[in-house]
Amino acid sequence: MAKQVKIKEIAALAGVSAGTVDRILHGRGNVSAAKRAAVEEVLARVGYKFNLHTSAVSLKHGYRIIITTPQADEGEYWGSIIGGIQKALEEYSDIRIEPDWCPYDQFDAASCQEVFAAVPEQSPDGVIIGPTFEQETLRLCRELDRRNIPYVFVDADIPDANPVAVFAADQEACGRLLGHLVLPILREKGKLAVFGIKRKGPGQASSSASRGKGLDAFLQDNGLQDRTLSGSITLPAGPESEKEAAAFFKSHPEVRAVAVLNSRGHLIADILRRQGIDHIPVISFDLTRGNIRCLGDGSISVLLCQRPELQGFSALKSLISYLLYRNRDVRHVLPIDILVKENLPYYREVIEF
Amino acid sequence: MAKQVKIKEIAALAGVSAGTVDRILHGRGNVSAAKRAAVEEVLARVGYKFNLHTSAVSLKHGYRIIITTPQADEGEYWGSIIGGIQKALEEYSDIRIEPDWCPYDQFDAASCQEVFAAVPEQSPDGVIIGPTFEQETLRLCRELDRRNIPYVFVDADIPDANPVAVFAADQEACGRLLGHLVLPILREKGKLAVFGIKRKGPGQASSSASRGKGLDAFLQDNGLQDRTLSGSITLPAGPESEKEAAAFFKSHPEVRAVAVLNSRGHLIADILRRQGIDHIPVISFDLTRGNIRCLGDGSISVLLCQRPELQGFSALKSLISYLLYRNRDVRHVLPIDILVKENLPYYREVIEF
DNA sequence: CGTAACTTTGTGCACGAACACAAAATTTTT
DNA sequence: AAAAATTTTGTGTTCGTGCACAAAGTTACG
Repeated sequence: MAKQVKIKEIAALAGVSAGTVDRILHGRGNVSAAKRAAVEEVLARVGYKFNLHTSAVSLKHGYRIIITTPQADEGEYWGSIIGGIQKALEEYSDIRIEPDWCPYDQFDAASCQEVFAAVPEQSPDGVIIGPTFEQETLRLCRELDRRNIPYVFVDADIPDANPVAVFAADQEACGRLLGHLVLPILREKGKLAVFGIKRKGPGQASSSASRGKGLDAFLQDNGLQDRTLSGSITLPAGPESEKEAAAFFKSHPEVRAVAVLNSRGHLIADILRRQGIDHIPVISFDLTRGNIRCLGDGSISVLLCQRPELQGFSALKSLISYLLYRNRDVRHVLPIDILVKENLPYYREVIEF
Repeated sequence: MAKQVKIKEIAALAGVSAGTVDRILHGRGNVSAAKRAAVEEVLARVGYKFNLHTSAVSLKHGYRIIITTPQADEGEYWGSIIGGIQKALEEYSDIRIEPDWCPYDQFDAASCQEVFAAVPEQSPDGVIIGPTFEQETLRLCRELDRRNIPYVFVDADIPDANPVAVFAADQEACGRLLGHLVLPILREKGKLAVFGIKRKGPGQASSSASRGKGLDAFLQDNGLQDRTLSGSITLPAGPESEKEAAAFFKSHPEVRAVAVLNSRGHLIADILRRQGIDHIPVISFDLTRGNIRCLGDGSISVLLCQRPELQGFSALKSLISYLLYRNRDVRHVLPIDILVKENLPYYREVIEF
């Protein structure tokens, strides 16, 4: 345990006052080159480390943070991300943070554009972005860059943006992992029905598209290309989609497994159960309420999850760290958890720090 | 965001001074019944919540904490637990904590007894215990209880002890999960070779024994009892063990999968590879250096892991929380992660908060 | 050269909780 | 009933950091 050096000691070592050190640490300017050099030399030498918590005590003003993600419902994927953010808000409740939630419709680019346009106008101190539409997000980021407002991505990364931090899983790796899991089944014979690939529309960054890409690549590597069948159902789920699915499985008896590349595996699983088809394993994504139920009753056999609470928690933590100390936190790739019936219960009580 | 109530406000509401509130919150005594009642009424009403970090600023003395676990080597299971504790020490470096590491030999009850006997003698402020020997641990706990020294368990729970918190995975569930994973293979035909069950010696709480129990129960539930074969090799691994294993697999060609119930799966995997046997999947436990290598090169197909860093991290955090605020943190059952080649890389960069 | 305007630097108080110590209230002893 | 001892209560200082403000130093300009 190296003894922590305090600001006063640094000031003494550099022959300046604590105020000057403070100005340098926070980039408040108005410091002569000579003293800056002296202090920075000492700083580098002793390896000064801020303490997030003690600073917070004396922090006068609060921070206004905008969180803009797709509409988040409890028990759904985005709801978990928001949950993680709220946990972090609680943990760091000594820092006065005023969160402002700005949800947009993830299926409507116009809604996204509208919401995003309003974000910089409020000139917040920081933004957490759950990106869905690449172009719209990029436009927002440009504007935030221009105004020097820091932002963090959750769930997905957007190329050419300059976020303070990113917390997301590798979606292509998710696809490869899915491939790995169905490999023993496909090796024998039969086909894999793949649901939920969104055609990557103009400027839309779809995680299910990336998953599909990873899956295809994996199957190709294992000489199992052209062993997939693309299925789809109409949303919202109703008698219509039920009929579609029934027809699909009737006309494709060679299907030995089903992959649902988004979090709507429970819809397919329910349809399959109602159709009396219970021998085809279903793999899907995310620990949502519906999927939890299906994993528990066996109608979904595997869920791949990407720690949404952790994403949200870390995102806010990173943003705070930047606001206080200008720490950039690079890109973090979160683990992909494999959940089956036997280990499901222990993922419910998620412990964050 | 409910506004946080401060001690001064509580004092004002109850018509006393801040000092009195402080005395009640910390149980320092010397408070009249009348004022105590008044303050506690207010306390309950406004739901005062300590803030770990702000208190730490003004904390005068440090805490001496003993960490006693099996000998921990980096890259091994117990090393990860210690790593988590160190991370927490860093995160809470504003609280002056003096850790004292007291490792014992996990294969030698006498060593454990000796080390444990010395622990209470040092009258530490708190203890983190990695229990292996049930009787020895229980004796230590009794003594700590008598002296009012709080303790936390990592890795395993011990019945009849009164820890402030427990962070461990459900080992029987691990066994059931393992059963679930080999089920498709066993369903067809063949047998499962099980390595690493320690006969539960007198007073020894062995996690591999619990895993074996869970595995047997699961197989029984699925009508696959008597489909396991018990194997063993001499430790430390050498030419001797190599010969044993070779003989074992030669005489049991019906083996279709191998389960290693402790973290030494890499030993078996290496032997199998050297023997030219590469069609039998190996499942083992824990993200150790050797196992990481084997999972990467495919000689181990699945690893089950129980978040050792998180255990260590949480353990210290809980202990701090108790020392400062007398918060008990009950029992936490951590998730069991399923790792295969495709999601392995993302578990290396573990993010704790 | 003198003064205004600006830049640089230091000082001091605030934050919220812990704890030492002094003051006040109560109980015990003489 | 007064003095002493003890318990109860309040006040003030401390921790490390942020930030406002004042003091000192520097530059600009008539």
